[in-house]
This record gives sequence, C-alpha cells and structure tokens, in this order.
Amino acid sequence: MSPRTDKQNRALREESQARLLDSALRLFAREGYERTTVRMIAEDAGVAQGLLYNYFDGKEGLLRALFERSMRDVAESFALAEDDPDPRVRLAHYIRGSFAVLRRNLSFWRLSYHVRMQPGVAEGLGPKLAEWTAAIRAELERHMVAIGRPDPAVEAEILFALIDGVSQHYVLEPETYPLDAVADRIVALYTGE
Amino acid sequence: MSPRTDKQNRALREESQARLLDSALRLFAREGYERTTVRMIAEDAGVAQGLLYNYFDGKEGLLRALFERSMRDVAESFALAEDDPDPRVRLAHYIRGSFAVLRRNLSFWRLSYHVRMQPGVAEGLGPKLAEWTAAIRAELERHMVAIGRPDPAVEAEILFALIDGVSQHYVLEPETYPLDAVADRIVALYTGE
Amino acid sequence: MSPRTDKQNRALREESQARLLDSALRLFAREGYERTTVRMIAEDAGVAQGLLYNYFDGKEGLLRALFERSMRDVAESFALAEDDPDPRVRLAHYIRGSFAVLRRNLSFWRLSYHVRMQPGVAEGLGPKLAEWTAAIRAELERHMVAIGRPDPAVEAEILFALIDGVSQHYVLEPETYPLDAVADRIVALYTGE
Amino acid sequence: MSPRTDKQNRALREESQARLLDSALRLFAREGYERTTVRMIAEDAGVAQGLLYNYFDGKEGLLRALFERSMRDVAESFALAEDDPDPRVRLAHYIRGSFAVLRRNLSFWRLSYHVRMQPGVAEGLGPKLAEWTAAIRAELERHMVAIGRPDPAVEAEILFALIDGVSQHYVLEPETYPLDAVADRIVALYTGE
DNA sequence: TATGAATGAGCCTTCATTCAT
DNA sequence: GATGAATGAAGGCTCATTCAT
Repeated sequence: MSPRTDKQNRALREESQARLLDSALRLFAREGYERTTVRMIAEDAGVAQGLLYNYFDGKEGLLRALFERSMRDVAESFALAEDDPDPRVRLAHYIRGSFAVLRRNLSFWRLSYHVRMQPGVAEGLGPKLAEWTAAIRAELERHMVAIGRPDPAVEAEILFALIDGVSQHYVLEPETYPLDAVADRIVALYTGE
Repeated sequence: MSPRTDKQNRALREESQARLLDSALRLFAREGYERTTVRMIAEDAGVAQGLLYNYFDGKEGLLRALFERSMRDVAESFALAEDDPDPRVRLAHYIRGSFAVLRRNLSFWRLSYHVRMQPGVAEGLGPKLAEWTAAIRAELERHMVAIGRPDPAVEAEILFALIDGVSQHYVLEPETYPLDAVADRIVALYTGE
Repeated sequence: MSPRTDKQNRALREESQARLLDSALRLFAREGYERTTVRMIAEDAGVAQGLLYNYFDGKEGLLRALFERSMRDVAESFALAEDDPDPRVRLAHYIRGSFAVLRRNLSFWRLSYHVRMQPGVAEGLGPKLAEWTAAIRAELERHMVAIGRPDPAVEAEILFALIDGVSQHYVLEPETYPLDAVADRIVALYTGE
Repeated sequence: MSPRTDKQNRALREESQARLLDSALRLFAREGYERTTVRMIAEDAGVAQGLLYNYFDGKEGLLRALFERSMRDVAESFALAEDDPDPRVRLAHYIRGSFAVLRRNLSFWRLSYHVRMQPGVAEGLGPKLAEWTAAIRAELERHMVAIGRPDPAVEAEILFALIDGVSQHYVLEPETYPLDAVADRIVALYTGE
C-alpha cells in the first residue's frame, strides 16, 4: 500500500551494493579484471545484470568503488598502529602490520597487484594508486630516518621492494608461502638481531 | 611467380615470425595482453592478420612463443656469468647480472610481471613460469648456503622477494627509479660492508 | 495515514497525470519519442517511474493519451472559428486559425510531425492520424468548392500541402521563420489580391 | 596460393558495401532509423553483423554514408536540367524535376523526412541537411526573381513549402497520392495559366 | 607463402516494465 | 495513490579466428 520506507530502501541498496562489490572483488582477483564479465559478477551476486548500473558507473566504476572501499579498510587497519616510543618497535609494528593487512585482504591485494601491472586499467583508477605508493615510500623513509640508517631514501626503496616482493609472492601462493618465517626474519633484519 | 628456393622461403618465414614476435612483445608489454588486438600486432609488424595463424597457435600461442624465445635469451645472458672462486663474488655477479638482464629486456620483464598477475593467461603458459621461479629459488638457496647464511631457505625467499620487488618497481618507472644505487646497496648487504 | 477523501484522490490523480503528460509532450517533442526514456519523463514530472504505469499503458500508451488530449485541444481551438457568410473570409479564418493553433501548440505539432514520419510509432496510434488528415482534406475541399475553384480535390491537396509544408518549416525553425509574412501571402493567394 | 588480386578485393568490398547501403536504406526508410537494428541490416544484406564495422563508422556512420551517396545521386539528377532561355520553362523543369527525383528515390526521401524530424539523429548528420535546405531556398528565390515575382523571399518560402508538403504527402502514400495532377497544377500556377 | 574479407560469439550497456511495500 | 529497487531482453559493437584466393 504505502511505499517502502527510506530505511528499507537504504537497506536494500546497501545489500545489493555490498553483494556486487564482494562478488566483483572475488572474481576480479581470481579471474582478472578483463576476463571477468559483468554477467559473471551479477550472477555471482545473485542479482540481475542491469542492477550494477544503478549503483556503479559500469564495470570500471565498480572497480573504482572497490578500490575506494578496500583502501578505506586498509587505512583503518593501519590507523590502529600503536605509538611506541622506540622507533625500532614502531617499524616492527609497521612491517608486521603490513603482512597482517595482506592476509586479511588477500583478494584485494591480489587484485591490486593485478591492476598495477595492467596498463590501461591502472590509468582508469586515476592518480589513486600513484599517490598511495608515494605515501608508502614517504612513510618508510621516515622510519629509516628514525632508526638512524644512512641513505634513508635508498634504504626505504629496499624495504619497500622487500615488503612488496614478499607480499606478491605470498599472494601468488598463499597456501605454501612461509610468510611468518619471512616476516620474522625481515623484522630481525631491521630491529637488530 | 617463379618458385622460391627453400632457403628463400625459410628466410621469409623467419623474417615474418621475428617481426610478429617483436611487435607482440612491444605491444603486450605496453598495452597489456588483453588489450592488445591481433590486428594491432599484425599492423605493427607490417603483415596481414591471417599470417599470424600460419606460424603461431593464435594469440595465446604467440604469447607462448614469446616467452620461449625470451626465456632462451635470458638464460643465455646468465650463462655468461663468470665462475669466480669466491661465493660472495659469485652472488654479487648474480645480483648485478639480474638487474643487467632486466635493463636489457625491459619489455619482456614488464610483460612477464603483467602475465604473472593475470590468472587465466599465466595458466595458458603452462608450467613454464612455475619451473622458472622454482629454479631461481633453488639457485638463490645455493648461494645462501655457499655464503654460509643460517636458514638459507628463508634467506633465499627474502633475496628473491627483494630482487623481484626492485625489478618490478623499476619496470613500473624505469625513467626515475634509482636502480644502480639500490643494486649497490643490495650487493653490499650480501657481500659484507 | 488518514484516509483521503475521494475528491482528494481524484485531484491527486489528475495532477499526476497532467504532470506526466506535460513532461512527456515537452520531452518527446524536444528529444524525439525513441530517445526519450521513461526515466526522463518521470524525473521531469517529479514522480516515480512506476507511477506512469498506473495511469497509462506504458510509454506508447502515454503517447496515445498525449495525442488524444492534444487533438481535443486543437479541435476546441478550431471550434471557435466564426461563421462568416463570405466563404473567402471563412477560408481566410481557417488558414490563419491553422497557423495560430500551430503557434500555440508548437510542441505538439513538432511531436506530431515527428511521429508521422516514424513508421512503427505512427501505427501504434491506430487510425487516429489517418482520420484526422482525411478530415482536413475533406474540409479543405469544401472550402475549395465554396470559393468556386475548379478541380477542388486537387486544389485541396495543394492548399493542404502548402499549410503542412509551412507548418513544418516553422516547427523546425520557429525563431527565424517568417510565419506571418508567409501566412499573409497565402491568404492573399486564396482570397484574391 | 597467391592472395586475391587488388581488383578482386575491391570488387568484394564494393559489393558488400553496396549491399549494406541498400539494405540500410530500405530498412531505415521502412522501419525508422531507431527501430532498425544492425542485425536486421546485416541479415537483409546477407552478411555478418561485424562486416558493417569494416566499412562504416557504426550505425550512424552507415546513415551518413547513405546520405552522402543519395545526395550525390540527387545532385546528379538535377545537374541534367536543361538550360532553357525562358525562366518560366526553367522553373517548370525544376518543379517537375523535383517530383521526378522524388519518385526515383522514394526510400531516400522517406528516410530524409524521417531524419529531419528526429532531433538527435539529424544532428548526427552534421550541417549537411541545413546546407541543403539553404541551397534549395536560394535556388527557389533566384527563380522567383527571374520570373519577376514581387517579394521573392516570401514567394520562395511558399513554393518551397508547397513542394516539400506535396513530397511528404506523396511519400506517406505513394500508392494513392495524385502526384501528377498536383504537379501539373503547381506548374500551371507558376508558369501562368 | 601471404592476404584481407568475412564470420559470429560474446561483450558492456540501456531501458521499458514489474512488484513488494 | 505512490515509490523506486529490481529485472532481463535486446541493442550496438569488438575482435580472435577462418578461408578463398
């Protein structure tokens, strides 16, 4: 008789959006962005194809929304880092935190590395990715300064490459990769014996 | 009109194949595998579209052939490594050699990283990639043993991740990445002071 | 919440219908029938998309209703024609009246010409359009008889084509078309010097 | 063995293009531009859908090509007009020529009137249509001057509207419209008694 | 050997319409 | 009476591949 209340509508919308985002994340990560069709996503999400276009600006808009949501999640995860007075402890937290975030958002990281190596697609995301890596470089350099390393810029590059390389190897074989042992060793390398 | 000799035919064949492989490598690396069309490759190579199917098993076969050729090139590059008695020197050579190979075959590495993060495509290449990384891991572990590091398996993972991470960062920004400084620092890390 | 009276309901209904018809007329005329979406109409009318289907038989039903309403308006406009004893004066009134109606209902005429040249759509309107033009032809022929023209059927065709052609040219460029001058000249042609 | 000769290829291309243009003209005219699908055109032409895109810039490009081809045909038809010293004779030729062209290219004129009343589509054709009608107006005005009519601009509008109105009525009912009788009467009106 | 015209499956997207509330 | 989330058929278009020459 009377139309749905605003609250009902909002719930419906959020449910549908979330289902689409979840399905898209899983499929993009598993099959790749280009090979994932809009049909697959809608089917996986259990909605009609057309619905996607009510909420996102096409397939690419869905990818963008996915990055926004996931980057927000990641940012929140990092925000929890405790503020220890010892810079070595802070760095250790950062490193371990990175791998914890990686583990918790495996699909997103897989997608992220996929997109980074996919010329046309990465550009569709605008400057977001570039800003992100710039921020990581800056943060790592601050850490290097704090722990008193000489040539902190190069050291930051090295730690960045190390974390990134490990993350990628883990993402490619999460079942078998010895992430904990590697993480321990990296932390030991930077926080002394 | 007049029948060509076998030698002429062979030369024609090899010329056409090489042109196609070169164009494919450049375009796959620059535009991504999925976004590169067969038409683009043929046009860039200056041959008709159909010719590709005379020599390769479609677009994916072309990619496979590309990997075979490039991996042969890379293997040859590494084969030149001198055989120094000092294991630290040998490791230093290996590391510097890796980055030298990277520089010389930028497009191939770009494509390689691209494909590695592209689920469906990577599988199309069969076990080649997996064997390759396994070989690298084994070689690095041998180096770690030779220089007497404890826990050589984990150390090998770390050096692999480091070289891979640096390579990838370089590949993404070859113009600005401080590859030499980073390489020097890595060599220093592993060959003492 | 509190039950509405019948009168209130009727007012609501009529308001919504009128808003939809007005929006549809403007948009169909401006954008064309096929390129106007139901969403555009509902948005322009400030109602929900679904409401349209409460009152009309879909998009095509809306078009039909629009024609019915507008043709009623037009018929009323013509009904006001005075009944002068001089057939020449009556014809002059008819001609001038036609252009006056055209000016007052520009959007409708634009839509009307649009639909007339749109095969599938015109048929959807049923025999209405055909009857209408038949009526015009008949009326014009009566005028031709009344002013004593030989071969009144052909003369009626000519005047019909003339009025129709002028109307269409005016509708295509209402800002610049010299409608008054043309109308004067036509009246002069038929009512003698 | 050897590839097709250039001549063979050209013949194939022209055949396909002509088939597509012919089918498109017939279908656009009969069903309307929007309601004609690319699938329908290809099927009617007896080729695969994709072929259309080898030769035309999509559906709209096909329409443009159609207008170019048809307008060239029409221009050629008019170019044959004899150059009589008597301006009345020249005008009579022009009027009769218009209707002859109309008869010979019925589908095109139907499409042309259809497109003229279809806002978005007409714009897609660029300034072509506008230039065309401007040229017609100018030519008619020259005729009016030549036969010594006062107020030639208004007279040109009237003759233009008349020809256009007749043409359109004929196009809508080519089977029954008394085109010859109407044409005779119009010529009589302008060339005296 | 080489060409390029032709194919058609499958993609992303739009939009009239339905229906639970 | 009114809402707007949801549907899904159908549209235009791309592109890997085939094949007659």
